[in-house]
Amino acid sequence: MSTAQINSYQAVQAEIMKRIQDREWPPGTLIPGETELAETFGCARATVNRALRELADTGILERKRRAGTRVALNPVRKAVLDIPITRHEIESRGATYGYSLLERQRLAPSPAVRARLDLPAEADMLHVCSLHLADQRPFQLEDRWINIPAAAGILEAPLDRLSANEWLVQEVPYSHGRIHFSAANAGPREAELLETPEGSALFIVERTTWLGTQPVTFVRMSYRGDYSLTTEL
Amino acid sequence: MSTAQINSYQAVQAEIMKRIQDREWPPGTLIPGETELAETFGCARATVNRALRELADTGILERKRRAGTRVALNPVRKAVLDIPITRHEIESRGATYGYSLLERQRLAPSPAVRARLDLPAEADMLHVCSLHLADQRPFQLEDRWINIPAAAGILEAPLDRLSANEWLVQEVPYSHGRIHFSAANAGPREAELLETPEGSALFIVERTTWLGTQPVTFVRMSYRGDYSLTTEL
DNA sequence: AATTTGAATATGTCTGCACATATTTGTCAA
DNA sequence: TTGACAAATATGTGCAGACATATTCAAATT
Repeated sequence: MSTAQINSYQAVQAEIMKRIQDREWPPGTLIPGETELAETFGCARATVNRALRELADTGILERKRRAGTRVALNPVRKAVLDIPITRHEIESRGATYGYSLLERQRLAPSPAVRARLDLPAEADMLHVCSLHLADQRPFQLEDRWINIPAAAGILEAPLDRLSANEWLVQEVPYSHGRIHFSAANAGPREAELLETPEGSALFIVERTTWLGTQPVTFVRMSYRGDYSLTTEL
Repeated sequence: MSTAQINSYQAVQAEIMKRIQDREWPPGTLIPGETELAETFGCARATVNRALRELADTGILERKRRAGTRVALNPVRKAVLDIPITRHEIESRGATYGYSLLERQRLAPSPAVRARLDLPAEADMLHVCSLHLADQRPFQLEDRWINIPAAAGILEAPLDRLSANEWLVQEVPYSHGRIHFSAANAGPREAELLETPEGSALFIVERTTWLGTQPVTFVRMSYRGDYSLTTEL
């Protein structure tokens, strides 16, 4: 059986996936080398390389130099999660966005925040709490700490009109960050603000970002229990 | 100022990131074309292309043919989430893995499951409930529905020893899937099994997978409230 | 003024080649 | 048997050149 001319990396990917799904190459199989595949598909090795590299990125294949490429035995599939600005998330659901600033205070970090950001007790920070609304209903409660020296201009930002989320994204770059997803029971304050019964389950997203070694911001975003984050894989 | 010879795509990425972080290229900036960058960096266009393409994949840049490449104004950053097998997740935390099968029953799908998988009421499914333990303590409650025609051999699988999770990953390929993350309050049964108070917040992951148009499985995984999912960006 | 058409252009991708690098495997010596 | 070292090899990456394709912009037409 000879394979028809396959000359795009997507076509190569599709063919590889087909062979895996048909169990022609079951998990653990060592598949032919790039050179050989390029020959059988009638395309350049670079094309095969890109196809295989991307499949390896998603966790479907495992590649090692000299050892070759094999179908992942215990695939650690990688899902790509979009992290949009809250306003965009709300608008993309077809709802009208609302925002209200609840608190804005310059103060020293709480111990929990200090530990997360690895900052001294006397750090100069801005604590901002705000509520994001979708169609006038509470959608997300945002509790944010901003490292003032790392976010020049934040003290002048019009946080009563624009969420810190949006201001930071446009004004303060970051090099890397970490996100934690978890669940928690609503406390009295959260319950009231999110208009949900006290004790009801909230979906929690905590994000910390740095610019180099300098922490920029830590934010805890609480969503009502009916929220759900979705991704494809 | 002339840039030193930059001749690896990672070096190009680093240089681009540096210029963005230094606000030399603030959000919204239209950056030079690939040809020009290749010239200034003293490398091939293909190298610049790969660097820019990957940065666009993570949401830092936005590219459009003919229009050029610009620094994302409202970056929808993309975080890559690892989806490991539960056993591996537990073991990678340094805990010993335990597993117990709670229920295994061949029956027609519940309405909720039927709606999710778009299956007829008389579909032939296997319902499996099991508990994953970390160091003898409940870690995850797995409630799974398997579409028997799509998972040949599942009826013979030794689900008392091996979790359906692991068996499926090795035996039944899938082409795509969807994951939902949310939070929910523990019901009486969940609370008892997870050894957590009734009503406490649980972290919920629901995953559906297909092979082509045929649904393969739907799982609802409940984690105790102290669980947290982490990703870097 | 509005619409269609067409040229210009930046990215998208493929090719064929070369060399780099990690890792395995085999060989030889202690 | 064990350990050190060298060759073999599959992937990783770079380069120059070419053509494909989407999109913009401007000119020509209605």
